Amino acid sequence: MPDSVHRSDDTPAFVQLVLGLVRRIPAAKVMTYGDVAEFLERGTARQVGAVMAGYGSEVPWWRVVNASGRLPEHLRGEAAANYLAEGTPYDLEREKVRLAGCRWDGSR
DNA sequence: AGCCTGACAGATA
DNA sequence: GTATCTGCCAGGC
Repeated sequence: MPDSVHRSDDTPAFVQLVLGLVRRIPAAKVMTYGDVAEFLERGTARQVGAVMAGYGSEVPWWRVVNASGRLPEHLRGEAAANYLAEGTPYDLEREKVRLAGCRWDGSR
C-alpha cells in the first residue's frame, strides 16, 4: 500500500494501543495526552482524549493528564485521591500534577 | 455537505 | 499568571 498507511488510525486498533500504553505507565508517573500520541506515533492528543473519555475507566486514567497537569473538573477528586495514594507530586491548591517531577517518557 | 462539541496543545496578548 | 485564538481530528446531528 502506497502512502496513507500512517494516518490517524481510529477504530479498535488505536483504542487498544492507547489503553495498552496507559496500563504501562508506572505508579507515581504520568503522561500527557500529547505524550501518548507522540509515543505511539499515531493520532493526536485530541484523539487520545476521546479514547480516554470512552474507555478510561478500564485503565489507570489519572496517569494521563493534559499539558497543564490537570484533568476536567468532574475527575479531579478521584484523581487527587490516587495521586496521594501513590505519591505523585500533586499541587492540592492548584489541583494539578507537577509534571516536572513525574512525567514518564516511556522508558523504565 | 455544514456546524458543533470534546478528558487537547501551542502561540500570542 | 489568565484569556483567546488557531490548529487539530473524530463523531454526532
